[in-house]
Amino acid sequence: MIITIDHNDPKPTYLQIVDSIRRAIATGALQPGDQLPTLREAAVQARVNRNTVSRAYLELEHLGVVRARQGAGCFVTSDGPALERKERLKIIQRMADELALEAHHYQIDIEQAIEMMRAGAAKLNIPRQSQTHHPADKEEEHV
Amino acid sequence: MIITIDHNDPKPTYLQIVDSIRRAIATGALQPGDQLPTLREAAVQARVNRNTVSRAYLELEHLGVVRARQGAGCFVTSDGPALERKERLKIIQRMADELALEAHHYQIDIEQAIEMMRAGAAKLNIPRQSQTHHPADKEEEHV
DNA sequence: ATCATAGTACTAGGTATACTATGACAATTT
DNA sequence: AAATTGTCATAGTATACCTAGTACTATGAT
Repeated sequence: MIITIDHNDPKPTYLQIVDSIRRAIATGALQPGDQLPTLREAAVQARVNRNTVSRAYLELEHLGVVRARQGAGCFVTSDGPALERKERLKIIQRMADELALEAHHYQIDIEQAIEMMRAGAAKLNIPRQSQTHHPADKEEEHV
Repeated sequence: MIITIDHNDPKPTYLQIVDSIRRAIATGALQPGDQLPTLREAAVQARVNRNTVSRAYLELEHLGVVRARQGAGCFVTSDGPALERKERLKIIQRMADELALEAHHYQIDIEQAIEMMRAGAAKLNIPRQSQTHHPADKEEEHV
């Protein structure tokens, strides 16, 4: 169950799928070379349209974290992001600024916000507790 | 020139206006009791439609940082946010998680991202001298 | 009381995004 | 060859954003 959708979250469905996959990669649940769920599989599992998953995978491909091969499937790539470090830093700085502003506005101490960020990072760094491979995947037949 | 719009920024115009005002308040350029630019003034100055400014001011009112009085104008309120601390923490945690994930993905060290956040906070607290006293707060002596 | 100024309310139209729903197609695997 | 994969195209619905304009109501100074 890699992909989870929260219909209350205002964030677009396809971006939630993107985040799901990226989290799975960050935590090691998905490793370089692994195949993602197929479009149709994922669509059924997440109860969304094929195209929505397709949109998400396309986004992931643009991010450079997966590679889709027609007829074969969609696979996690090994190499990192393609952007210049300077560009990446700019993106992070922007997010950091916004977080600082928001924290200030909500009267949350900056150090506390930093602690929360450390916690957020810690959630990602439980790399691959085990390679639990479930053979019981074939619960659906095609319609 | 309190309000600045970046037409290249994908963020909605009205939210950019909201951020502009909130930054002005955070830095002290706008103080409690101060009047905001009128709808028509701001619309001309920012070269947007009145309704867009109105939308922004409405948002700010919902946030509780300004109070609009018909016929008189829109004024900065003194009191802080209306949300429960627990709710505010949840929002910040969500943003912190996302920032952590993004930093991880872009291979930016978490400590460096934290430094950027401190920098973001510093930008808010620099350009002002005291005179601002909030009622009922305690831990507010960060230099 | 009047009048200019402030915000408010409403309708309408254009553009863009998000998502669903199909159907057809192309490349790969078996 | 057949099945499975991603890809593409089109159409339709819904929603958000922004502009434009018109009319209204409350405020405060004269």
